[in-house]
Amino acid sequence: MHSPKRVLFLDLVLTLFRLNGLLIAEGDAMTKELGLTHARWKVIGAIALSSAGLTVPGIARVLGQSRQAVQRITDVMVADGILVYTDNPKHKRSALVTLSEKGQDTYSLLREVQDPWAIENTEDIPIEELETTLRLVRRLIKKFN
Amino acid sequence: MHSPKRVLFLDLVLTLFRLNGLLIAEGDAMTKELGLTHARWKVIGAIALSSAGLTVPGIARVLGQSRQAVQRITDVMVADGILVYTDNPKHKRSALVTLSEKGQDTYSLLREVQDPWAIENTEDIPIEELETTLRLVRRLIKKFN
DNA sequence: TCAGTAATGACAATATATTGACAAATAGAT
DNA sequence: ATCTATTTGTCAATATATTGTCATTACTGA
Repeated sequence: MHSPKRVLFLDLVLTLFRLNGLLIAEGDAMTKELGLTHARWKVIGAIALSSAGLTVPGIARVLGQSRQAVQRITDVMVADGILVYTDNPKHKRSALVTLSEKGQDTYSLLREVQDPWAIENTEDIPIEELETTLRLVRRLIKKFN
Repeated sequence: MHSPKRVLFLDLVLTLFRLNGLLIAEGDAMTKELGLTHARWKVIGAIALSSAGLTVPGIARVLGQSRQAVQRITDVMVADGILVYTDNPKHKRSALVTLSEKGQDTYSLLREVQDPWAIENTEDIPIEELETTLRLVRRLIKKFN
């Protein structure tokens, strides 16, 4: 029978929408004093977690958003001196987006609130479950790419 | 050591943002011919999956969004004849949002594409993993409520 | 190499969502 | 029953995101 799995999956999808909204609210509350919004800390987080450099469309792919939306916010953040467009050896026009010094300071402040938050919220969750979930989410992402 | 769990969690959060975006894109592609947008099919889905009746703020909670955003879209959908505001015995002003006949037809059409999609995307995923993930997501939601 | 395809920056229009505020309704505590 | 805190509908302002389009750049395969 397919039925239980189907319902389970649709339920999961709806639940993920909810968690998505709550995570954004959490992040906004957490970064309020830093002058960040979710549009901003998402970009900072994506850059910080990427080992290689990221372009605007690259950030958009990581965040599951349109590149235009990311372009808009990175332009503002560059104007604010948090991000810098740097030369991309692999592409003539598509610059790499990196943190300025000010941006790195902001990221440090972000981590001061984010790290305790992450630790606190995973205290009672077995690492195996986190791994299973991350693996499943990645698997779904691969399907939808 | 907290470190691996912390990184795992932050990675998961970012990955969830991405999946969220991809799921919305999937749903939009899937419902294009039905004249739906993600703002709309999310509301329909929330109502359909709820056993008890839902008010506008109730839908907003299920979807992890602001009640104003949901109010806006339900107003439009009522004007379009897809939803109906019905009396709420438990609240004088806050009406229950239900599917009209036309709305139920739309939901039937939605399920015709959504069900195969759900089945197809879970066929290679063990039910235990889906359950673990759903449980973890729910657990996180509870923390952030 | 070269032709076709995909990715990118830029701009515009539109859709969607958040935030803030206020009065009315409700829920909870005492 | 009354008081207080919360929830809700409504309106407005603003922020964020999508969609469509076009020229330019990059990639891929024959």
